[in-house]
Amino acid sequence: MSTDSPIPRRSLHDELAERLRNQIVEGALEPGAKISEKDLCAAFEVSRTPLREALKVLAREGLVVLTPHRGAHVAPLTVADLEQAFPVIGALEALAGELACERANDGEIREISALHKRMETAYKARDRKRYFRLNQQIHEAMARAARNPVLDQMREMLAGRVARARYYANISMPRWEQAMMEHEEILMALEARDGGRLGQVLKDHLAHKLETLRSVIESEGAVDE
Amino acid sequence: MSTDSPIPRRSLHDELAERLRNQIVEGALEPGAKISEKDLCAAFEVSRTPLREALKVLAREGLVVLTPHRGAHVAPLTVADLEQAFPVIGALEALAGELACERANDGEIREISALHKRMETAYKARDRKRYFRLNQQIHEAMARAARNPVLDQMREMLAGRVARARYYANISMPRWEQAMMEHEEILMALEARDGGRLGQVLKDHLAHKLETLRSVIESEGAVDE
DNA sequence: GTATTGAATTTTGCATTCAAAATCCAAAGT
DNA sequence: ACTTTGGATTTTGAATGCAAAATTCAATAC
Repeated sequence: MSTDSPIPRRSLHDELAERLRNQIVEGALEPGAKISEKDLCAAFEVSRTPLREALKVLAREGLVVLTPHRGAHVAPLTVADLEQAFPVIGALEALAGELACERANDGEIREISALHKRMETAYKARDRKRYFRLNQQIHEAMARAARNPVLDQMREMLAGRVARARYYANISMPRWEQAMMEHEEILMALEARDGGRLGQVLKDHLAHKLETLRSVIESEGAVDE
Repeated sequence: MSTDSPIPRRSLHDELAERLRNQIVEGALEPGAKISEKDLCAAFEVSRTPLREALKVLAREGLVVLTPHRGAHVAPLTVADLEQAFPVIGALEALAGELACERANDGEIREISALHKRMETAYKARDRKRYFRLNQQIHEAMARAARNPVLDQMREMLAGRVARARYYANISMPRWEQAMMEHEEILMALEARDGGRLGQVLKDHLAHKLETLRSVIESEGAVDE
């Protein structure tokens, strides 16, 4: 019997968690904002049960803070959070890079190279939004090439927590140029399948990303605390 | 006003999640086992609502698998899971070690050194249980000394997923001896505050742990798949 | 004897209900 | 005017209720 792809069935809480996650990561729900169960239930036209289930898992992901008897808030994004998360993301990305060097097939490397070229174009056009998207896609493609779903899962979780910060940080030109140069290095190390080097470059790249954010935040004070 | 320690108030789902997590990690609930909502509700004397909330967060942690309309099962622990998780844990522990070298105060290092000595005693007495406990405590103390709660959280999550495997793996003497030697190295690197070296040793240590598990599993077939 | 059907039973997903806690707000006191 | 107080209102946490889906199992067909 041809067992076609399993009919996709999702529970409400799962769907809700995904949508809320997106809204939080994309900044539609601001850090610190109160999450009203009543309002959200009305907005999504669901009852409180599945919504609350979704909130529990988002809390576990660190995107939401639950305070007993006082409801849910979008997790504030403090400088301390960023300082803690970035080194961890760096370590995970470095591992992803190392594994990708071992495991990526040539097609995947070509794909990443293509993304890189498109990102360079976006950089030259000063198209921040497009640059950002492609940047993210490159890191994702590399993580995929590492063929380690557990690694992926951890990376995504932290990346989501931190991605919200980018809306505050309009990267400065010199920083941007540096980031672009680092990406050149990343691509070269990957193409040479030099895992050790790629890992180190990625770690540094993430450390620099943190510095970029930190300087923007400190001058603009756009983040809590 | 003396605002004494905040009165601890916990929601049921939180308490339930913790207890279930312990039961799963400690193997009281076996990998793959069906989780009957009815039975658990009866056992904990709670209604289904908080229990289901707890199951959702455990699912996000990877300890439980939820299948729509078919209930919850303790997540099976496959060799593939271990192979994926261990390198990630290795990367996280390596980072923890590096940070600990920078940030640990002398007291913390002495504490770890003391744990190490006790572990050595347990090793010489061939007390596997005690050895394992102290081993875990050492890794935890080091993670604490790294002063990075985000890192901690990730580490704990993965460690929990994988800790269940130890009940299957009765480490062989030569492997055990090697592990003990590696721990000597770990302690030396930490005392010398040589972050780079400690990171590398920890990474290797975790890789060897995986090999140990893999060989046991392959000979005994104690894990699914 | 084995496989198949389908009705009874159980289990699951979600909505609703209810009690307890927190918040709001207007009246009283300083 | 500003703070305090206490009751009305809202919100939260958890139990219960209900419909839909899955499982079980005995009766039937092969």
